[in-house]
Amino acid sequence: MRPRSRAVSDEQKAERRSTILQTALTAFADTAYDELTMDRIAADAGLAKGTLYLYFRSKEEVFLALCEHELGRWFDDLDTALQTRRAEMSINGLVELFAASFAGRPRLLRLLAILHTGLEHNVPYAAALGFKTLLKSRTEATGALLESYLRFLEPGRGAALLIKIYALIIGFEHLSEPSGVVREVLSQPDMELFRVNLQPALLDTLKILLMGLAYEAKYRQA
Amino acid sequence: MRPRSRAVSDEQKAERRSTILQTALTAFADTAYDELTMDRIAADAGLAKGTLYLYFRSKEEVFLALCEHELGRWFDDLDTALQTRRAEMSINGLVELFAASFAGRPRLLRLLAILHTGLEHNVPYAAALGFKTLLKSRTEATGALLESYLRFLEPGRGAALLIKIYALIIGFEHLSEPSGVVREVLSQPDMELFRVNLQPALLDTLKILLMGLAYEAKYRQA
Amino acid sequence: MRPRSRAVSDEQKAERRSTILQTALTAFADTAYDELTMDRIAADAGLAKGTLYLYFRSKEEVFLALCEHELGRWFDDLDTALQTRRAEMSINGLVELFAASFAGRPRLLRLLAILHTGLEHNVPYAAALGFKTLLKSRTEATGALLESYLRFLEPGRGAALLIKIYALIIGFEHLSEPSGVVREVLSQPDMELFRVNLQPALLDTLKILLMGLAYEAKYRQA
Amino acid sequence: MRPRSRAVSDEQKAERRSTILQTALTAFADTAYDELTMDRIAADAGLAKGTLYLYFRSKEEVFLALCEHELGRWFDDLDTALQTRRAEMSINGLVELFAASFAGRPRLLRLLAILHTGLEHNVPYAAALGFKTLLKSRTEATGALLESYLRFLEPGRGAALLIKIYALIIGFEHLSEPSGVVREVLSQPDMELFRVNLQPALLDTLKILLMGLAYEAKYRQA
DNA sequence: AATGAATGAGGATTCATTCAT
DNA sequence: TATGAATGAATCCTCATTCAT
Repeated sequence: MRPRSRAVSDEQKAERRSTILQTALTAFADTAYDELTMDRIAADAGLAKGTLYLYFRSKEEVFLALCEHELGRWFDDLDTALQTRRAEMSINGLVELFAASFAGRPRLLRLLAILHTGLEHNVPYAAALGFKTLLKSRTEATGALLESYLRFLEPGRGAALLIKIYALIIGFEHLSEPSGVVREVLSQPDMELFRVNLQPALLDTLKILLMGLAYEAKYRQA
Repeated sequence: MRPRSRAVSDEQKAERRSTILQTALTAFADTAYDELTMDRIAADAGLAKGTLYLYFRSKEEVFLALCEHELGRWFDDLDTALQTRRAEMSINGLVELFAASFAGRPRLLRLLAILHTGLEHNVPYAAALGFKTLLKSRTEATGALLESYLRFLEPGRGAALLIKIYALIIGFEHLSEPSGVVREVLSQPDMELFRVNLQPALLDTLKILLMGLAYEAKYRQA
Repeated sequence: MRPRSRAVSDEQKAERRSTILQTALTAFADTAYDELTMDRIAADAGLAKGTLYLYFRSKEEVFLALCEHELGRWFDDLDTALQTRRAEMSINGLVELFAASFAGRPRLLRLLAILHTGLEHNVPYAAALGFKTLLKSRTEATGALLESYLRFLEPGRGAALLIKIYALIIGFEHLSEPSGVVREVLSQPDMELFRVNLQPALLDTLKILLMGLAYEAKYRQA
Repeated sequence: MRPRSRAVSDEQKAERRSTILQTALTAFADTAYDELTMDRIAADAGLAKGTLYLYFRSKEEVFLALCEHELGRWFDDLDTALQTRRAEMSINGLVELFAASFAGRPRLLRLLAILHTGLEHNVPYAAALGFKTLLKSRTEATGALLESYLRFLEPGRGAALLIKIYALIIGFEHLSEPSGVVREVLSQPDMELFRVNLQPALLDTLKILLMGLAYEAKYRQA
């Protein structure tokens, strides 16, 4: 292969990095993380495998960066949607807002589900620190926004709520993506109990959680 | 290696199977699933590798059986504890009851966290069906028990509650077990937000969930 | 499994041995030698695996005995057919006679094709000696018969002719049983050259061989 | 292991591929196909095992390529020898020509003997197709050459003759390479019948075959 | 004699990562 | 910077055979 034009300026380099991430995201749509090879990503991106390692130090770092990026977009959407609101929100309103933020982001939800078992291994300290630092600041910022719209949410509990939502995403994502034989088993009529539909399950539980928080607040006051 | 005494009777065979599971469980305590080899389990159990395959058809089947077994014991405890109660339970009472049931079962929680990504692959249909069938019947039975102690839980919602709890277990298990560098990162003072302690996090969220359900029931009546 | 009735008398033992061979032969009809396990044979025969080893010392010995048996029946047929003839035979007559002897014996031909690579390994000296001794006496006897019907076959050349026929069987058997992808490749229209039909190919070549021998004899006389 | 110098140009890569094949051929001289491991070939070639898989997709593909290569050289020799001739050839002349072509190629003959049972498995369709296509074109070309030198060979029968020769090679190769105990058995004085010497047996039968074809042609004319 | 539980050797293959060019 | 050839660790599973019961 003829070497691709060189990315010299920082801007060009950022663009190339971005290309790699976009390629990985696209490939991830139809291939599980474990089945997705660096070879495939390089080929899809029209780059040599070695080039990937100029921009990322490991496969995990690629997907961690991808996760970071997609999380960033998710927070952007969420923050924008929240800031559009004028006054206090109802629980239902918030749930709908979350519903909208999840829609069209199946790959983000899948990335979160493997984040702790797959992506946070084999990355340098700096990368992990960067990721967590960013995640923290955005979680806190959005958490604070939530607090301002939900009266029952005491100061500092917005971020904690988001952590709970992470857990729910991971959990329901696992439950909703059975693989191989299990899919077959679950297709039996009497296995309806285990047929989990990600979005409804997630949103239903989120709503209950919010109601619980509201109740708790009221209860505490009394 | 000198052949171990033969398991001839059904009882002896059940015992040997049990030995293998116990060995796997013990080894799993200090080694991640991926790092745990069939070689290791065989050696620990004082058996030849081939013998393992006489009792289980694959590594996954070993751990699926283990999961099944541990889940069974968990349900046993839970059912016993519930049946001991006379009358209606408070939310706090139930949370404590769950707390007691989780205590001393860190490996079950870890097994559940990898159940869907690791264990349900490479297993024959029959094994998967058996597992799910058992899990279903116990989930429904314990779900029904829950319904009888929690006034706000409508008929049929007990099992659904347990599904939510599975999701919470999986999610918080992932959040609470950072690995390698991430552990280091999270040990920084300002990373407190992400330092998740499994039991408290799980129980706290469970309590909120239960309150939400209670609130929802009251709300619906009104 | 309840132990099968014991074979005590020599006759009973011979019968059991025969059962095993018949079972192996039947199983061999639809399964390649390598894919055929001792487990399968034992199960099909309604015996325990260990019992097989009371009658044969190895898998190879089972199939060597099977080959011996089937060869015996083939020689029986051949000899009978030859002895029925009164006078000298034509080449075509002999070819037809061979054709009849091969018909209904696809498994014998397949056994011969793996005899040297598979069956003659891992057998005790005595078994190999017995097999070869029997094969020799029958080859020589039938060879002699052939000599008496084919004028052009000089004394001692009948057995040599049979050896050539063994070689042809092995060779064409290999050519006629492509496996997997190759079968696909050969199904292409332009690959007709390699589509070998065992019986016709074998008999055609045999006829030419006999003509060559006849020609050689005539030529030598002149 | 220190990485071997890199094969960058196509020429260098072809050379490395060639090195691997040569190494395999050399190792094959003293080790049976089944006993020959990829580990051994890699070590002998001074390469990492993974490197082998850069050039061939499986062990079978290595040996199929080897077979293709050796067959190519054999056809080259045969064609050259044939084209050197001016006029019609005698049967004896042709047999000698074949004798010369086989001499020094014991490994090709052994490869042919395992081609159908061993090498044509586990190979991608394209590889099998390529092999068969090449073999077909060379078989037809050399077949046509044979037709031009052997008056009695009707058009189109040259390739068919070569197919018969393949069968003979496979068959006699098997007969001539007894293994283990059988070799011992055959070393007994009275087992002379089964002591097959590859070259003489092959050439003798080939000669008879050619005479048969000649006879058949003459017979048909009359 | 019959059983069947236990043994354990044995090898191809993938793919993230490196580094010479 | 870009390339892509080279590396090599790492592990599951089968199945003929044995031998205690």
